[in-house]
Amino acid sequence: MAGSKGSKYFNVFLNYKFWLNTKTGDEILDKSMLQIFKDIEKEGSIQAAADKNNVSYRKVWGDIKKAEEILNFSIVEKKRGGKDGGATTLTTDGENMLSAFAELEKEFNKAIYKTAKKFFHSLNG
Amino acid sequence: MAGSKGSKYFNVFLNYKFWLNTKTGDEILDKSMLQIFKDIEKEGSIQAAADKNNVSYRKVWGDIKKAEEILNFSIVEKKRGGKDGGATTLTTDGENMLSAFAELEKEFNKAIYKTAKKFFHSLNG
DNA sequence: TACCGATATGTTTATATTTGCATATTGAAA
DNA sequence: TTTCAATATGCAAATATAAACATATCGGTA
Repeated sequence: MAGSKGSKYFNVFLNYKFWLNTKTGDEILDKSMLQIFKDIEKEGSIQAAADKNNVSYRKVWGDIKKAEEILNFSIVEKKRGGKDGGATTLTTDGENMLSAFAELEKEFNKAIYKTAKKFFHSLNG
Repeated sequence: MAGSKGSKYFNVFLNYKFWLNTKTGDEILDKSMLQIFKDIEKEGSIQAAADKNNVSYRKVWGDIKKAEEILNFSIVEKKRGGKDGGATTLTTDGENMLSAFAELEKEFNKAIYKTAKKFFHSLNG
């Protein structure tokens, strides 16, 4: 398996990514966006979540906007003004989708682990 | 499931990709590279395979070079000169890795199909 | 030995993504 | 009513990635 000694493949790892996208290929939700949304939930703001993940507020804001336009429902509820300048929380729809996606991620990890193990095993004898 | 009516998610599809990469994130082999290698095998040249896949020879050549450097073995054997200008074939090591990767792809597809089905089911009731 | 087409590779150009910047808006609290 | 920090958004600058271009090399075969 990757990382083990005595193999041609020891310096190689299997990686994967999955995401929701539209017919036209526009990406809506992937693992990193899931993390962003989780952080929005935890931090209460897009700004904080963006900082935490080292991406620009501009990008996150745009990504969310696009996703919501395509999905045709709100993932987050954003408020402006107030003492803290504003805040963002997840909607129920958003929460549902995200928890389903998180569940999917777990399933994927399991499936991937098994097949990857087999893959490296078949290569390395 | 994606594509069905009566769902908030009807216009969204689940997609995925997987690949071999190094610790530092350099990508070595993914589905599209697998296709390139298959075409190299079939066509007998990098040039032809690149054309067939609408990517530049320059890129494919560079990708192969990088992959081989990282993997530390040759995936292809390249010849220059001669009547046809040259030719490229897969090495045994290359063939082995590629068939293992192709097998992996099949396994993935199965696993993914099952989990994806469950995902959309859980979303759309 | 001249020719042809593929390999080999540096360099430049084009395209796509992100970031960064600027500026406006908002509204609770001091 | 001034303040503050987050949201909202257009636009320019910076990065990353790939394509295009330009040559050089190579070696069977005509």
